[in-house]
Amino acid sequence: MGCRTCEKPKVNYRKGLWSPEEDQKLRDYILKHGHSCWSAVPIKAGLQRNGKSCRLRWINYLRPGLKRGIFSQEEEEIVINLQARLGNKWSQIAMHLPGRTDNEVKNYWNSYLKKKVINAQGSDPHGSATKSLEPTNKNLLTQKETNNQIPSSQSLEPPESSTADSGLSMKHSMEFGSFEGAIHHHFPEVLIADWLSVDQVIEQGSGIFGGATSTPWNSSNSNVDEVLRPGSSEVVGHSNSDFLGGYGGTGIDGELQAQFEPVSPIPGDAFFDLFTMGKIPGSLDMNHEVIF
DNA sequence: AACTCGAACAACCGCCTAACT
DNA sequence: GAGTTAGGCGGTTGTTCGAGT
Repeated sequence: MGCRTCEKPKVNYRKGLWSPEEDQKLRDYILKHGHSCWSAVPIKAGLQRNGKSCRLRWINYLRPGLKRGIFSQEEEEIVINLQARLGNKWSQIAMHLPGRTDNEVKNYWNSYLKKKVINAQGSDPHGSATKSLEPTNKNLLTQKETNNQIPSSQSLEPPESSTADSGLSMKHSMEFGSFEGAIHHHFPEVLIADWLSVDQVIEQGSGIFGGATSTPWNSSNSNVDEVLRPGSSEVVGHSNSDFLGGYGGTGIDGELQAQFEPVSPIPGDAFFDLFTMGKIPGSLDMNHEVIF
């Protein structure tokens, strides 16, 4: 990983909240050049941030395809199930929530779901706990009750197995309980960028976006509604971190390029069959958020 | 209207691992 | 093989905002 090409002067890195101008600089730079070396990104992008901060900002907030806003009931169920099974492996949990980042999942758990689960556990496990939950979370409680019957020592995988597998594989995750049902029937809608790292997109270069300067989200007059989407299950062959997390840094083979197309047709292909997602979200707002 | 408090969110910090020299 | 560095991840802290008093 050592990047000797990134000679950089010591600077007083800026901290704190990112300004819109900083966001724009980072977004523009990465969309144009990618991020082969994060430590070089702030320098070349004209930012007084460290590479780590830029990486976090990109992954958590600027990366195209992120879904912001409240978690759906189905997403909650997935988080609760996977947290019970994997523990605080937020990156792995986030892999199963397209459009969600590990940071977002973690925050949501710490600020909301954890209390909800604890509250539910403290209540009558056979139903009275619903009094403390919103009516919309009825299924969640049912799911939790199932989990509570499994001792944590048994429900948690050994760390080796969970990580050596590049995270819980989708096949593996399908194996437990009603989580399958949650995915099968209610898996959140997803944008293409959730399944493909920006490097992959950018390195495909003009083939996908018709040039680095005319990406759907950085062009002021671009049609932001025209999101891209995968066209086949081939994408699944890539590592989880690449196709889900958007963290990946390596290129993709040529065939992937052909797998993406403007969203207009929604074929019922293998990719969607695998995850049983319904449809592509209707639109993106200017901050690349999914509008439901 | 001012204040307090808690929830939610954003970002940083520290550690670990892997890649590179 | 050792040292260095970047990337990745989870824990924690800081900030913002809205509800309640």
